[in-house]
Amino acid sequence: MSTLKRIDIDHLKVSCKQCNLRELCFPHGMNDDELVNLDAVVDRPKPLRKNDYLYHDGDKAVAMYAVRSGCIKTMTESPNGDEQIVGFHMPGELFGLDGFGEGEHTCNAVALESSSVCELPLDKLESLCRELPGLQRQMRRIMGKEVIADHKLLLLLGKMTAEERLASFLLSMSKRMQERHWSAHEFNLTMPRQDIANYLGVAVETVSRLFAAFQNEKIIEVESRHITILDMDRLKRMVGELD
Amino acid sequence: MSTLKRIDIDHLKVSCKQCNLRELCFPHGMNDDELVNLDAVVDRPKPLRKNDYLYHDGDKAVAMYAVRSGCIKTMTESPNGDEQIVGFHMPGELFGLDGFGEGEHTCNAVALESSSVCELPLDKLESLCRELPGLQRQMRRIMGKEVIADHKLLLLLGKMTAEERLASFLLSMSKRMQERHWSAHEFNLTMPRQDIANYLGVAVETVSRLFAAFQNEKIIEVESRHITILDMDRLKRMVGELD
DNA sequence: CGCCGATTTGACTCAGATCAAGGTTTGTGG
DNA sequence: CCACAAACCTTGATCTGAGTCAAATCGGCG
Repeated sequence: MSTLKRIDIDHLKVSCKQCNLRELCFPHGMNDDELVNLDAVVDRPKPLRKNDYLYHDGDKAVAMYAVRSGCIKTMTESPNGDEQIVGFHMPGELFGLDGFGEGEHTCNAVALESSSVCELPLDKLESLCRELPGLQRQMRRIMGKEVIADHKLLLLLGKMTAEERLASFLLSMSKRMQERHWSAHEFNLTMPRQDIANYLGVAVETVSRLFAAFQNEKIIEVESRHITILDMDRLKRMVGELD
Repeated sequence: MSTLKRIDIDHLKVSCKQCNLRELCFPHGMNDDELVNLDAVVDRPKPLRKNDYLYHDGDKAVAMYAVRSGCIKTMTESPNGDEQIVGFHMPGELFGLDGFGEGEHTCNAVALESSSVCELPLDKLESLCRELPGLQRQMRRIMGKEVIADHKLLLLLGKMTAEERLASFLLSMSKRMQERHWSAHEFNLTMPRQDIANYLGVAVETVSRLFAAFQNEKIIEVESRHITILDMDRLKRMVGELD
């Protein structure tokens, strides 16, 4: 089975030093020496299949994580059972910081497709941070960015119309594609409409209708999960980034 | 003017070691030696008056902050001008972590009333973390908690009805009052209705109507900003914390 | 006391939810 | 390779929670 083989190759490959995601990931801003040290403690567990959980709400936090390939969603659960997706994590992005609070995760992490991650074990993190100033600095940066991302989503959920939310989502996707040296104008969404809707705090039907409306307006082209952005400026104007 | 005098006394007082907020604040879990070291680098700038900004969106991040007295709100701004309040910070609570991301704050911090803060300068934080393992651990805890708090608010904004939002807000206030050894059942809100509404992602009128409705139902008693909780369990049931 | 901002209350409206139904894609076992 | 079930997605019709608009009323302060 060719899928399985590809995953196994993924699994075996590259140190941080050779990883082409290194500037987006833990290693950002570190020198070669620091990279070797970092590499020594990073685990590469076996890949996740679609819908596999990496951790559950309530699990002991043992590591923080970076996406190597695929896409991971994280979601919180409310006491009365509904869920809010708080992030879609693309290759090079870090997650699992919620576990730092009380030593237990307070959200779930699930693979949206076949995905692999790198683990930085928490028990080694403390001493490593003492030895590698670069890592300590990077840890602060990572956390700060997480907070900024959360604030951006709070603004979206608290103040934006459904239309603005979807525009904002598409722009965010596009930007992150570009950072990974893929096309900013054409990409595949890895998540179902339901997940987009949940993330944006609207109903699935609303997402579906808005995709149709954007397509009518020649802002984007939609073919199931394949998105082509035809009028980036129009999207930016929708969220106030341009006038 | 007696107000001014009280503020000045506030300003001069107590090292971390003597501060009765220490278990909620930076010092949590540190030993006496660590406390002395911590104390040496903590600044106590002059107090803020109501509506003073501690920092603005875009300011260089020079420190992280703890509330000593009063109440500080933090809010993000969208490109098109509207604001989302992302936190109300009570004595002993920490804020300003958004500045760690890119070295610049991405939100505003404003005093809701006369307030004083402690500052932990970022340039001293790095070396201090290397020397004090307790502080490094606490930093991670603080950040984790911030992420958890943000996720809780995301769930509120994404999935809850207006009624559930207000119930959740009142319970959160009550809990934090209790942590500070004040009454969990009777307290003053420091923020105007407008700020509560903004924070909860609803209109002011909705907040006003819900306060009236809760009062009618004998769940709380409202007298302008003075709140008495009469039926805590009812509030908990509303947010699914009890059944 | 008089003013201005904060809060409340009522009447009306609407963006987006819900309900319902049909179409399409994906995966699976025979 | 096909048949069939299960997800997933779209579209239309209707409903409603909360927003908006407008108008008192309250409350604190100079």
